[in-house]
Amino acid sequence: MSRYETVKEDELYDLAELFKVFGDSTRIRILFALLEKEFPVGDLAQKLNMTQSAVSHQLKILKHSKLVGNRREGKSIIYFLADDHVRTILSMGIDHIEE
Amino acid sequence: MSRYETVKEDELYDLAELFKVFGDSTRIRILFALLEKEFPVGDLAQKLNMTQSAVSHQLKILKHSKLVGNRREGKSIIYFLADDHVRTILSMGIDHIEE
DNA sequence: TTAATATATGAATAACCGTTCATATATTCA
DNA sequence: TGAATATATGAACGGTTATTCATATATTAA
Repeated sequence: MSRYETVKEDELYDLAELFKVFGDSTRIRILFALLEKEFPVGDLAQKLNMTQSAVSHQLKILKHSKLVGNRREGKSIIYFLADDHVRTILSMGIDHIEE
Repeated sequence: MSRYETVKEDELYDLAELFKVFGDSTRIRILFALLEKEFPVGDLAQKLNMTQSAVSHQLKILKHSKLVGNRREGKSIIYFLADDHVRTILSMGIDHIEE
């Protein structure tokens, strides 16, 4: 648990940027898919019924925010959740909307 | 802690909407101000160096998402954080950007 | 009731952002 | 090397949204 009393003004902008990444239904759906298991881009697109391009653009944003990682396997690139932080943040959000 | 395995597709949109509210630096700054103590609108505007109107518009959004509450005290309306959920979500976010 | 103070709100503008489309890059296999 | 497959990327379009400005509403004090 952070001591939010010591958070600096600068960090608040980073924090808003982070939440902004979670604040899109496409990215949330991608994250929830990856909660189940890792996926190559094409499978994600099919599972979410979206174009490969749209998914790829969003994965780039998620990667940049370090919410997902990836690795190449042959022709495919496999995406996965970066760490348990992501799971925790998602869970806190769900707690709020479900209460 | 939620069991995110059981989250339905519908809820994901609500979840994205929730995070979208956190994903704006003005609203984050308001929430952090309220983390310290409750404030009337005018004091918030002064503290954040923003117009009263801009703050009021954002407070409306925060209220609608049940992240803040308010009460009237004479001519002023005092805003405060709704509950500890908000604190937890903010903390999780800080943990992520600080690591 | 009238003036002053505090807050809310609607309309308009400007900036931001997600998707689409076309195309580029990278890997594998023949 | 060339074709096929998988993914990435840049530009453009359309929709969303935060701020500003003007004004409305609500409360208090005279």
